[in-house]
Amino acid sequence: MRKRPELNCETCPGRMKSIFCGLKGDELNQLNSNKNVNVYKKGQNLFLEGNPAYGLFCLHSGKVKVTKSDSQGRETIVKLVQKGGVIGHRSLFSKSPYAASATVIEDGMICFVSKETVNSIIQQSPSLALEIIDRLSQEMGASEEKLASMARKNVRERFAEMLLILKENFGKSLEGNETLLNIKLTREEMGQIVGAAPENIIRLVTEFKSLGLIRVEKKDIVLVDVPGIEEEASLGV
Amino acid sequence: MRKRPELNCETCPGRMKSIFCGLKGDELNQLNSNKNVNVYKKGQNLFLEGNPAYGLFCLHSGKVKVTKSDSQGRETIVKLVQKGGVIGHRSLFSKSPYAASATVIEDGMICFVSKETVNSIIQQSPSLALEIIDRLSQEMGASEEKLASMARKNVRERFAEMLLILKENFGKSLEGNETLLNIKLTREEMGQIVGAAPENIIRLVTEFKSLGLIRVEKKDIVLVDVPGIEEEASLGV
DNA sequence: AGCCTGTCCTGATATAAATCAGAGAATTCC
DNA sequence: GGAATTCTCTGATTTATATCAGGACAGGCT
Repeated sequence: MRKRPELNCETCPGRMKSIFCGLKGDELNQLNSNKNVNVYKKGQNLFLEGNPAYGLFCLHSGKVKVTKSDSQGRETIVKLVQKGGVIGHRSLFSKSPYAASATVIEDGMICFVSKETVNSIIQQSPSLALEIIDRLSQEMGASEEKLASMARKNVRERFAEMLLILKENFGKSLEGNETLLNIKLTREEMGQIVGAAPENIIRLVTEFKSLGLIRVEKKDIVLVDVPGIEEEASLGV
Repeated sequence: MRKRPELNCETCPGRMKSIFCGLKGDELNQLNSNKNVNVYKKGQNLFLEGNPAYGLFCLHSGKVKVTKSDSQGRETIVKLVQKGGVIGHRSLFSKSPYAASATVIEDGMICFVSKETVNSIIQQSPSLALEIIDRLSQEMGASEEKLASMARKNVRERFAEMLLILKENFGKSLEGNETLLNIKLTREEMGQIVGAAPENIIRLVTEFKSLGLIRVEKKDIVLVDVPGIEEEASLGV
């Protein structure tokens, strides 16, 4: 039998970037002693669309995609989450069932915190409430931004924009102004992010390569000419 | 000179549906005495994209569209707000400049509440913070829902979906299971909601009419066959 | 009244993107 | 280590949607 993994919120590498960054003392202890750690493998689900929300998930490590699928089975990736990220808070706070599914795309340790624990900590820590409002507002802004892009940009522009957003969240600087996108996605998944068929994404990858905008190493994408990509995304002037 | 309009939050028809629904006593008085009422005419702006956020706007009456426009001048309507709705809270809470513009599309009285007043009330009323979290979470859910629709549905489905969302928010039941959409939008504005060219919307309106799904009376759209529209939107099974 | 201006509508054409079909790589699995 | 599966890529074709161009109608204004 596998040993139960041990993690301490106090030393969690992601916590300072999460909604729990402001916690200390008692509240932090309460979080720490009530969380539940689990090891997840690629392909496993944290929850499925329609499930009731009993709590939220905090990523200590690994990566997770959050997807919605419609009646025809068409899937869309709504967001990607990595260490320090929290999943399921939206449904928890709006007291509604999960409106999307969460699937692990890279192995990692993920903590579960029950609704009761979260509520109890919020009661004691008004600063947490404000922190949550702040985060939700930012997420809301990002979501509206994406919505607008979807509405008026074409696939090519959206693809370029996706590269830049992935850079913000998963970018790792290399030498020579290059940036490695530290997340492995299939062409199909990229298509589910920008709303396009995988064949289309493949052609765009090929084209961006030949334009010298990106490089592909094995499964990884490296951004070579960021200003050029920004131009493709029709940002700035 | 026009007489300054007077409004009382306590009797405001929209308040009970707004984020301020839980306020009473002192907090409500504070809101009431610190708000600023203004009459707005169609076409006026509450604020523009990029402006710093000094407070939030509450609609006593009238309707407002919130739009984003990109570097090429392409506009997108991010949301529509009516009485009881609040605008600008997102930017306020995330301490960032407005990411969109707000324009009046139907005359009304709109109150402005300064950042200081909002923060002061939140301090005294933890329930307001929780209410805000709840609302933001719901808005977030709606936004992700729209995002997913944009990503995988075609214009026809999105148009049908828009009709249903307008029904939720602006629908007025008529006799015989018909629903009047109590909001006047040009075909171009509808296009900016679903992400399509106005010509396309015109054709869809014509087609939906001839399919007996909707009726058009002057500038108003009346939903005749809601289940049929739901089918067009590819909802349910 | 008549003239604008803005909105609505129609048809023709161009183009972006989806879809279909199949062949080679690369992984995963046993 | 080979089989099976999943992923990547390419080309041909179809379809949805944008774009272009022009006309009809309505409401506001002088």
